Amino acid sequence: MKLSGRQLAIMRVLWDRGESTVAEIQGALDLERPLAYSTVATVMSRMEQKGLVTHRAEGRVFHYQPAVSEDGMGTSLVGEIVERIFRGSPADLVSHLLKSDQVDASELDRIKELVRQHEKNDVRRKGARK
Amino acid sequence: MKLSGRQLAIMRVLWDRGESTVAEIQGALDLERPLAYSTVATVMSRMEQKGLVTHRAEGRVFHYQPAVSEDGMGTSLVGEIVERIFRGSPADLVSHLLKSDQVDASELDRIKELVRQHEKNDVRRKGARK
DNA sequence: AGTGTAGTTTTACAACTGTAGTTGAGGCGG
DNA sequence: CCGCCTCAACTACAGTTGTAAAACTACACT
Repeated sequence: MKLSGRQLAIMRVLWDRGESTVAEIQGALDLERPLAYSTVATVMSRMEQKGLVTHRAEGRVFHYQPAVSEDGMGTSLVGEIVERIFRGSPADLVSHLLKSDQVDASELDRIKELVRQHEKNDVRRKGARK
Repeated sequence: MKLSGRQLAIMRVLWDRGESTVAEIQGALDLERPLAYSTVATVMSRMEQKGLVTHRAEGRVFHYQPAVSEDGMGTSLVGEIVERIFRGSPADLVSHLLKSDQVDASELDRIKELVRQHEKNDVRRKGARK
């Protein structure tokens, strides 16, 4: 499941706004130089062919909706990255993440909490089976 | 700095082996159906044009070397992903990471250590200035 | 010198992407 | 009824990628 930059930006819009018309998507994409209407329409068709989105016609207007979840996409993306860039080591990814200066105090707290939670569940899972 | 799947696989080889000839790269790419020599050569030229690698001729053999560091690539990739997929929230990335089942106990330990370390340095940095 | 041979360069082509003009159809305001 | 507007559909074209055959070239060896 591979998507290009533009496609990703559009999925972002759909994930954020939910079902949207071409015009709405065009408006929501916030670029210095906006895209032509027909450009967005073309991209939408192509994405539909690839199964990334579906549409529903209401009158003659198309309402597009995402066909893959943000969550699923995120997971598969992360797996991909870890595999291909970080040789399968999640910790290497985290290392880069922390170095990237995108992590403020509150994000760090959330991360610590996630790790704690994961640890707990992990132990439970292991203990539970067999 | 954008690279495709194939290109990434080749960078991976160069990062792992260091300077390599086309034949070596061809051999190191471990695929079900191996690529033709000329295919690899073509990709290498194109990558050189884009500044991803450089070469040094030894006799008539080209030895290619990476022109971007694995580290730099990793950092910029991670930043990109966080930005574009996870709306700028690193914790969301970590969340997906943990759910991905690629994190075993030892990786988790490393991650905890990284977080600890980061926290310490962060405090120090903040305390040090002004 | 002649012939492999290994390696680079050139050429080719199909798929996908980014971008947008043009066309055609349906509905609306007059 | 007629032209205008809004959309979707079609067409177009350049750039990138994946893939590889074919052409060229320098070396080594007999």
